[in-house]
Order: sequence, then structure tokens, then C-alpha cells
Amino acid sequence: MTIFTKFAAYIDDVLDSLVDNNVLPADIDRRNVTIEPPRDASHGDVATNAAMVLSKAAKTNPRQLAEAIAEQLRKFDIIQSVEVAGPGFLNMRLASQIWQNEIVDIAKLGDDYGRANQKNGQIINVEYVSANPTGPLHMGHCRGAVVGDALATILEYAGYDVIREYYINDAGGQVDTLSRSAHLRYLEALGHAIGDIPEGLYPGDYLIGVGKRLADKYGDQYVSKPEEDWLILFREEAVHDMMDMIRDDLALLGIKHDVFASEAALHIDGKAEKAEAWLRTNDLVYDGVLEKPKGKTLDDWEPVELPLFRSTQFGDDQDRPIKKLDGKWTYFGADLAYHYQKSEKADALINIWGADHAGTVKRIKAAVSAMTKGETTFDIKLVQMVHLLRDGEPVKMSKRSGSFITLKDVVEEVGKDVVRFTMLTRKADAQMDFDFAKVVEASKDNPVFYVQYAHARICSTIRKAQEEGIFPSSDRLDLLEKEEYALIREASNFPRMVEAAARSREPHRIAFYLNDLSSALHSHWNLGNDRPEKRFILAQDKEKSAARLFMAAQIGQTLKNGLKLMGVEAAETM
RNA sequence: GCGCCCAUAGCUCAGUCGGAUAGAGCAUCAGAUUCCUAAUCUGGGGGCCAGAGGUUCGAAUCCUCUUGGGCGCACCA
Repeated sequence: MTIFTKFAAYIDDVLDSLVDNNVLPADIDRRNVTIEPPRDASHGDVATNAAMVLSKAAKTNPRQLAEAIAEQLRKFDIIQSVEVAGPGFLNMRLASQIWQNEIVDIAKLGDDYGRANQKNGQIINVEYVSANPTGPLHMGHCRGAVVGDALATILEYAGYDVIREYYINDAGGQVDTLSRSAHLRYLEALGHAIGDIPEGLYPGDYLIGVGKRLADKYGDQYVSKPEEDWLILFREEAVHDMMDMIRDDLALLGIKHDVFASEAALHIDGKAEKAEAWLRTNDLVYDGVLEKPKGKTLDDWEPVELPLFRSTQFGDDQDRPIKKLDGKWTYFGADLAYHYQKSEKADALINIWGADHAGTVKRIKAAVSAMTKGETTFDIKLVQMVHLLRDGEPVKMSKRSGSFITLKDVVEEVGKDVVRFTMLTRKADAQMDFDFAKVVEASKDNPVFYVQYAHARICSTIRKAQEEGIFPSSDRLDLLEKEEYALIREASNFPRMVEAAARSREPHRIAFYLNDLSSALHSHWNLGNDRPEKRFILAQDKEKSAARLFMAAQIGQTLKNGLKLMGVEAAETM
């Protein structure tokens, strides 16, 4: 329980008593009442907009109602002062005892500080990365991977049971191409001359190893066999190897999924047929003919009849085919079944998608809404493009030539922590630039070091104090002073931030919060430059020192917990 | 032509389900290291929150339109 939720209870009590006294109507809507720290610290410790939100229903003016609420609030011992300000804000200052308790609470909770005190009983499935298993991860996958992973951790902290899921597209045309490419490398490994990789096959060197492995395992038995003898086998083998490689890439970023769901397995289980049958029964799928797409010149377009999902009923531009002319499932058709499968095991679904999939959002949302009768909440978080730069110059990427920047290259060049933190210091739905030169520079320009430095400073101070025989202690927290309370106040915001980040599905809020908390710490630290009496370590006053160190340790704990949410190491030395 | 995203200081970006005088970093200018880690800090200058309407006690935030930029628009994945 944070001090803000405690306060919500106080405000509720006050409002109850005002209802009893007929100042407020009994059925008044309190949902818009907020209890927050005011933006400007000089306004106090806690503020509420209650009077402004409720005045209309109470048929009184905001300031008058505010005075009535203020009078009641003054009865609480822990509220030092209540002021009515501006249009009707109630600003409160809290007794220092509150902040002392807060710091003890953080210490008690330790690594769990910021975590919801109980689970909310909801299972949420976060699907992220889901890159096609045809090669190593490249930088295009990186941001979604980091955002999805951080979001999953945040949701876990906020009380959800989280399933981290990766959807393997191992059934479409791309994996057949992979299989053929692997077969070519298999021939190569057996000493056959293969020449240049033909157009349309994957040219990457990473398939050489796959070819060798296949040669070792199967000898020459598939050298002169027709494609139908080896296509499925080699596809499975190659996908398996690709997924191992992808898992290794993700491990470099500290990312681990709970479930790897296979599209091919979906078809083997007949999930798509079941979905189609259900949708036809409910008149959501019919056989029809698509209109010619606009805005594109298509030479070979011909009208054909296909099974279509009625996504126009849900705001899409046109109905969408679930099967191709050859009878195979479209990606969308399989996706229907896949999302239904996910919804069976979760109360809520979140997909992290690249912005290039924006066009398919409506149809799949429509489908999920229809299939789960609106009972499963389903969010798609679109992650915008990352422009790779080096010294301000765009870095060229070409998938066709195989010369793209891999995720591995980037992580090896700049490090996991920098990659993760940088990807999270920007709202996911806005484009971002990622400049190697700037980011590698690693010194001043980089928020990750700023935050890590704050943590390292605290650790080093505690070590240093230990050498002088001073240890953190909560015995005399009453010796803390005004400046220290400001720091605690900032730290006390952490649980609210986790909750807000979870609710809005915006991991970047944690990054910005940690930056703020670090700034408060650095700022406080430098007070000691001019005013030695403000330092943490005071040789002449060990009791006060111990209290300050205890407080500092909890700031460090908060930083550490926040960094953990982002998957970034809390450095102890720098 | 249509859909989605974005537009805030010179640059890169925050801005709490609508709240008080719109913030931070970089850059720039002026300062702080006999002293717990200066990878830090303090202060100054810098804004028509793209534009125009609307909603209300109150709008950068919500709605409509316009402008500018990005992504997408096949039975691909």
C-alpha cells in the first residue's frame, strides 16, 4: 500500500462524512477524484482535485467545497497542513513520521518494493518478437523485443500472471524457401558446386552450418531426391536451427519466452478448421469475391471467390480472406485460430507488433472480439521504426543481399544495458533514431549511465561508510532533514509509476521515472560539496549518518527495482 | 484514394485516464572538484505546444477539419 492509496481511504472517509451531513449527494460519482503528488513540490506533498471534480454535483463552488473538505482533513494527525489553492486544489503537507514510515516500508519490501501487494488473478499473454524463423534477428526486431519484454515484467510486477509468448510462423511460403535454401547448403556441404545463391533463396552465411549439420545427419540420401521427399523434413530441421539461433540472440538481451507456439502445429491440430466452422455458423465467414485493391496498379489481378471474414462489420476497409485459392490458409486465417488458442489460456492478450503490420490490426481485433464475444481484452501495441545511424548518417540495410545489421552485432558493439535502456527511453508509438556513435560514447549523453551511476554512487557510499565503521540503521530516522524527505517523496512515487506503466502499457515511463529519481539523488549528493553537513557520511555524527545511509540504501533499492523492470543491470561500481 | 502513427525550446524527447507558472537532456553562456565517485551539480537565455474551430470551471492532453512527416493498403508474412 502506497501513501497515495492510504490517502485515498482518508479522502473517502471525509467524503462519506460530507454525504452524512448532506453536503454531498449520496450517489456522487467519485471516480475522477485523484490523489497525486502535485507537479510543483512547493505546493506540498499530496494534492487532490476532489473539490473541483465534485462541486458541480454538489451544486456549490469548488473553493467552498474545498474548504469543507479541508476542515475534515485537518482532523488527521498525520496531515500537517491543508491548503486550498488555485481553482480548488487541496494541498497537504504530511508529518515527517509518514516519510520515515515510508522508508522503512521500502526496506521491508526490498526487491518487492513496487510490486502489487497481491496478484490480480488475471492471466495476461504478451506475444512479442515472433520474427519469422528464417534467419538471425536484426535491428528491426530489437525494439519490439525490448519493449515486449519490459512490458511483460512490468505487468508481472503489477499483479498479472504473465505468459511470454513467441509465435513461430513455420508453415508459410517463407519457411519453404528456407528449406530449399538449407537444401542448397546441404549440397554444398557434401562437396557439390552450388555457384551463386539463386534469386529468391536466402543467401545468408548462417545457413552454411545448417547444411553441414544436415549432411552429417543424413549423409547423401537426399542429394538427388525430388523436393517432396525432403521439403518438410528440411524445413523442420532448418526452423529448429533458426529458432536456436534466435533464442541465443534473445538471450543476449536477457529475453526468455515461456511459450513458443508453432503455426504448423496449429494446422496439424485442425485449429483453423474449427475456427472457420465456428465463424461460418455465426455468419462471420462467407464465400465471396474481393474488390480490386485501390491505390496500387496490379497487372495480374483477377476476381476470385474465397472464404472471407466479415471484418468490415468491425470497421475494416474490406472483408479478409482466410484461405488462398489453392486451399491453404492465409496468414490471417491461421492467425484467427492462433489468437483463439491464446485466448483460451488467458484473460487478456497483448501483441507487440512492428508498425509495418498496422494495416492488419483492425481485422485481427475484429476477429478476436467476435470469437471471444468481447470477453478477452486484446491490445495491439505498435512499435515504430528505428532508424539506425552512425554519426548522423543512415546505416544502410538490405535484406536481399543478406547484409542487414543483426541484433547480435549491435548488442556486442554497445552492450545489453545500453540497447535496452535506449529502446525504452522513447514512447513506443513514435519513431526513434538509434545512433551508434552517440550511444557507444557511453559517457554523458546517455541516460543509462546516469541512472547506473546514481546506483553505483549509493553503493560506494555505503561501502565507504562501512570502512569507517558506520552502518545503515533505521534507529534514528527522526534525524532526517527536509532535503532527505524530498528524496523519499520521489522514491514513494515508484509504485504509482509501475501501476501507470502497466495500465497504459508504456514501459518508457519507468525509464523516465528512474531518470528523475537519479537526478534527485545526484542533486542531493552535490549539496554536500558546498555544505559538508549535508553529506551522507558524517564522522562526527554516526547516528545521523546511519539514518541517511539507511535512506540512501532505499533509494538504491528503488533504482535497482526499476532497472530490473527494464532488464538493465544495477551497477555497483563504475 | 483509404487506414494507422507522429507534430511540444535551435536539436533529441517527457508531460500522470483534462489541472495550478508547459519540463528534462544536448547545444549555448556563467559558475562549483584541498571535501562521501565531477560519468555529477548550480544558475541564465531560449515556447503561438503545427494551424483553425469545438467541448467545460479548466485543453499540449478530448472531438472535428486543415497542413506537414512516417508506415501500410494482394491470396505475401
